[in-house]
Parts: sequence; structure tokens; C-alpha cells
Amino acid sequence: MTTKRNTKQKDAVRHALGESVGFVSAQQLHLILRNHGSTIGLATVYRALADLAALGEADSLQSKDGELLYRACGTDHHHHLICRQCGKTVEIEAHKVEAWADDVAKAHGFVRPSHTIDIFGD
Amino acid sequence: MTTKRNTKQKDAVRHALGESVGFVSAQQLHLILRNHGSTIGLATVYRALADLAALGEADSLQSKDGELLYRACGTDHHHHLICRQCGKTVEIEAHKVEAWADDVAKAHGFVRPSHTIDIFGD
DNA sequence: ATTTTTATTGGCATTGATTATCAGTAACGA
DNA sequence: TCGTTACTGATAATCAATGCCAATAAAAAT
Repeated sequence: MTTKRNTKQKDAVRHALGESVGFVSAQQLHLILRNHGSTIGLATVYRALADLAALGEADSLQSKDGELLYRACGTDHHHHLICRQCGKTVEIEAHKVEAWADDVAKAHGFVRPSHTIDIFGD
Repeated sequence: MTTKRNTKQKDAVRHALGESVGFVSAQQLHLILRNHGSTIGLATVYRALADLAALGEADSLQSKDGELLYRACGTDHHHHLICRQCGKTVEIEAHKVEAWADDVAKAHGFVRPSHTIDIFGD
């Protein structure tokens, strides 16, 4: 079977993501890493971010124009309150709302419910 | 000042959107219209959809891969329960959740709160 | 430690959705 | 009807994201 390997590049992405405040795009992270002397490739940044997101180490959401943005996070599920202007982000708890979402899905016969809940303001 | 004009193309898009069940992309709508004999341009479909969305006549959301999807809708605010497989869509009411979202935003000093709440299942 | 295996990398080409450009067209008020 | 100018449609351009592939470097095996 295929086994994941730990590479310097993935660590670099993980670290850069941890240093960043708020959400960053793969392109931005790539630039940041290059500016810090790394020779990491753009495709690698995309792959690393996808892996981190799959592992639950990173959290992703889509910006208004469809760009995928990432942010380091714990493994607990949570949602965000995001400033439209400065990008400042606040993590929020939404247990009751999540339960509601699951109930609504089940009530309509849907299985494996998931949801996207994000709040924006200025 | 600039005045909006009513054109056959915009009407065609409005109509095709009304006929469609669930969410459709601009590309899909363009194909549908061409298959029905229209010579409408792709760019025009994009412009018409953006206008309709701005007017509140259409509702938009982003698919998992970043594609913008549109759907005709009334002016009342609502949310969606969407099947990941077939795209079937159910409109749902979420007054309590919307109130919660506004409260959370205000509690953190954010103004002009808006939100995106969508539920997915199979 | 050295060799072997193969997941991963990085540069580049490609895809695909969306937007910009621009000359020609048509909506709407005068 | 006429003139203004918003709108259209074809095409080119943009840009995030992915596919491709020879070269590299983790782990495992020796």
C-alpha cells in the first residue's frame, strides 16, 4: 500500500501556514516561501495544502471570487466570522446550528450531512 | 446616469434559468440556450447572470470546485440543502440560525452581517 | 552504511472558468 | 424616425488549479 512520506517541503508549508494570520491562498503561501529563500514549487504547495486539509490540520474555504483559502487549525470542527475588509478571522462555535443542519438533512432523507457556515461582516 | 435596458438576451437567460431545476452554471445555461437555437454569446450569459443576481432575481453559490452556480429564486432570503450526487436542491428556512449568525457578528463588533449557510448530503 | 524502491518534487504545459476588449447592434428617450 | 449609448458576441487574455514526467530523496531492505 502507499505510504505517506514526511518531507521538508510539507513541513515548510505547514510552518508557513502556522505563521500566517487569517486565511491565505496557495499562491500567497508559495510567494511567501520563495521570498524566504525556499525553492519549493507551486504545484507542491497545492499538494501539501490539499494533504493538510485532508489530514484535518488545515481548514479551507472559498473566497468571494472562488479562490481556495487555507488556515492552520486544530482538529475540532468550527466555523468562522470573517471581516470582508481586512480578512480578520474569529473562530466560532456552532454546536446548536450544526445539530440543526444535521436534523434538516435527515428530515429530507439525506445522508452523510455536511455543511458550510460562515459569517461575514465589516 | 446609466440606465439598464431590457434585452431579449437577458430575458432568454431569465427564462432558461426559471426552467432549470436546481443550480446551473453559466456554461451549462449557455449550452442549453444554444441547443434551443439561440445565438447568445457566453460572455452575455455571464453578464446577465451577474445582473440577475445583483437584482435579487437569481441566487448563487459556489460548487465544491469553485464553479459559480445560479438558480432562479424569489426575493426572500433562504438557504439550500443540496445533494452532492444529483444536484437536487431543497430550499430551507433558517430564521433562528440567521438570527444566531447576526448575534454572533454583533457580539464581535462586526457590522453589516451576512452569511453563507448551505447543507450537503447524498 | 549502501542499495533499492517508489512517493514526492519542481518546472512547465494544459485545462477550464471567468473577464477584458472592441467593433457592431439595438433599446429607448427625444 | 433619429441619435445616443448600453448591450451584444466573437475572440483574446487572465488566472487559479491540475496533469505530466524526468529527477530527487524518503524509508525500507540488504
